[in-house]
Amino acid sequence: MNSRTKPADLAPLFRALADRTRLRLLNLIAGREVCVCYLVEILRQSQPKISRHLAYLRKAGVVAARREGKWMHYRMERPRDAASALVLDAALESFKLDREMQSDLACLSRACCRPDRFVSLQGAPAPIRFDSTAA
Amino acid sequence: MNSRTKPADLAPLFRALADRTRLRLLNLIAGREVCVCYLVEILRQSQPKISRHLAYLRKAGVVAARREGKWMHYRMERPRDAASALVLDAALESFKLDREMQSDLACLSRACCRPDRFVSLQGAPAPIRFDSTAA
DNA sequence: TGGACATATCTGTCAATGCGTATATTATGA
DNA sequence: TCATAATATACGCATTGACAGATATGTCCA
Repeated sequence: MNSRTKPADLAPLFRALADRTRLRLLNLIAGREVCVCYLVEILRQSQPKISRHLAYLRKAGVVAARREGKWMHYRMERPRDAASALVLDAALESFKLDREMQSDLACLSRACCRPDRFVSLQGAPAPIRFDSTAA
Repeated sequence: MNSRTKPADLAPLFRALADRTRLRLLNLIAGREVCVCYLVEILRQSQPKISRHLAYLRKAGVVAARREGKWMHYRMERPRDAASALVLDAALESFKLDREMQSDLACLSRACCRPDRFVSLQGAPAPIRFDSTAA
């Protein structure tokens, strides 16, 4: 562990990750910046519910948001301390073997290629990849 | 990640780790098998509270218990899937920089050397180290 | 300025969790 | 079998978190 990082109580981070919906959101915004409307569309859950979980993740410092006109873009926020980063990495790693997580990503991929097929995504800004992660 | 392991939803594990008392218990039984009475003594919290948190960790598959007469010994249980193991490792790693966690370990160490100083530990079986971890 | 749209927050309800107290369980030993 | 010790569980209460539904906020555009 990087000795330059300040020690952190991991309990709050674990609380933030202790919900399946929040993990699915993290999976979707790992490696790219995604508009809320995409998250609502992919997870097929109510907009207030998605928004509340995003707010929870934001308060926990795991994600950050950027406004662009009417749209809000969410991206992952790398924790400042090494232990939290390791935990997050382990979570992301586990998603690769998780059928639902991969299905969510595939769905996001389809939505990006053919946004015209999703009524709710007309005119919405497409997710922006940060790296080579499939999206 | 080891491809032989079955994928697991990490949310239940995160819920198990989302409590400071449970993290402190994990810290104390990492690397050795500890009797409940020591945990009650070190954390200075009520016996039912400690027992309840241990039961929570047991149900989450993070610790296992062994009875020896009147005493119950708890030890860590390595998760079968790689992602959970990584998360747990990250948590244990973070404890090394955590003042309270180190203080708890030092306290356990003192209790082991001089159990006679702790009324509640008279006759109690001492923790058993699994490896070179200080105890 | 007044919609319309995207997103956030509030409200009330319900389930889960944490805690202290009391009690049950399991094992030991007389 | 009874008393005692170590630990676990049950109960009642307070807090937190999840949810749906309603409403507020912020932005764009006419």
